[in-house]
Amino acid sequence: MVNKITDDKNTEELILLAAEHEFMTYGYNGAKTVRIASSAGVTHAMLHYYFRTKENLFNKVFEEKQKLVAKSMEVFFLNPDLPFLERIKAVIEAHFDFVANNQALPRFVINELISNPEKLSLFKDQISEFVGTLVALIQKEADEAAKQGIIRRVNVTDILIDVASLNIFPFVAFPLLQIIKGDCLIDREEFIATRRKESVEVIMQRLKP
Amino acid sequence: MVNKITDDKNTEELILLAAEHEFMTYGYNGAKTVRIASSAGVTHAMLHYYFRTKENLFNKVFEEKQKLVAKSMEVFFLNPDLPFLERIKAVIEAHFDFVANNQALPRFVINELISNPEKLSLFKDQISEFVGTLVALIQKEADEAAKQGIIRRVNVTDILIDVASLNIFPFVAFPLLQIIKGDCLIDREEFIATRRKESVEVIMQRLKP
DNA sequence: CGGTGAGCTAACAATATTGTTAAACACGAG
DNA sequence: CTCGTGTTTAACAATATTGTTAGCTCACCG
Repeated sequence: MVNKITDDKNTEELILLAAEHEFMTYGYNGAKTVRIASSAGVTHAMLHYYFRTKENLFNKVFEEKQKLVAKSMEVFFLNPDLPFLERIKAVIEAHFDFVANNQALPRFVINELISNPEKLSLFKDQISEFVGTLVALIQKEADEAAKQGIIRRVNVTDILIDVASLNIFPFVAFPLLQIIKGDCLIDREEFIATRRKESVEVIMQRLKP
Repeated sequence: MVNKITDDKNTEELILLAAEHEFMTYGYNGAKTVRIASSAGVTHAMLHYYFRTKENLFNKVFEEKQKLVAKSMEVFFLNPDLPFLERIKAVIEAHFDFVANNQALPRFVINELISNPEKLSLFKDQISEFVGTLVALIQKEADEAAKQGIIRRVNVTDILIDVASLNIFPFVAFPLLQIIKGDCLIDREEFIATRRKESVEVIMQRLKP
């Protein structure tokens, strides 16, 4: 081998990459270790050599995805200096863009957390504090803005669920939504652009006094 | 046996019911035929006696669920005589109630359609015509209402996706949303009531001129 | 009654999937 | 060079899961 170090890293990394794709596409139960190995271009035994078990390998992948989800929520701290409404708009767009760049992520994480309640409670422990302070913070800002007559008085939790719904669901259900769009086969780019604008406008209308 | 006919029907029916629960809970790949048989209280062989293969049994279940989804869209024809806005409100509520009464349905159908593109195109063939005329019809009504100044001029497709997102996503992601609600463990009933109202209000605001 | 057939059971067969092992290999350190 | 260590391979083992079969039971029908 010309470059051992590179090759070394590659084998483990190749397996991880193939596993990521496999698990994201088929879910834990639908994923097959032989297919992971073959699409990584390594023998089946290598997978067990590096990761011991399928579950182990899955956890490696899943932890990353879980972190990614947690990270996606940091967008709500963006642009603290902008005027309230502009800031909200930017936040919604940033969150939408994150989802658009990780289209398979929500369905994957939701599915796996639902079928693994023990993972769900771990995840909860990891982020519930963070989310709690986040919601409280935004609620305070929103109350302030409401006092100034900039927006309606709202329950921030409800608004956040609205945002998540509007930003995530269209990607989860994209194959089905194509049916609604029926006749005119949609350009995916155009669909994304439209939904992005729609999410923002819906929430903006909702916040109006 | 005291009552042969009843028992006959029961065995097949018991398997179907157990299978429905198993497939809805774990998906096709996660579902195990032995677990279906045992939770139906019959021997493993009976399952193959009545349904031949796992896939066959799955299709029986899935077709029903698919029909249910198609049927759920009929609510959009409700209350044709009410004033436009009241009618929309009633329709959103009816659709929400349907989802609330079939909470596991959307995630199941979406997951299976995504992992079975051939089923997706079958489903598309089944309902795309229906959906097409439905959208066209509502669009015409909406244009009329807009002309009269009752609502903004809107693209009905976008609104329908909004409605679907707001009505479906909170149930799909319910376990995760409990994390957002964090501290105060939510009463499920209260959560549903809140989301029901929220869906209607969001869309109503969106439609305002 | 005897036999016929649908429903049923237990045991088995076949396959798919995951996991293991012994031996070969590559390669740097001593 | 050769020893040791980490990597790789091919073949195998173990288990899980689906599917099949031969034969039993029993109500029913002539």
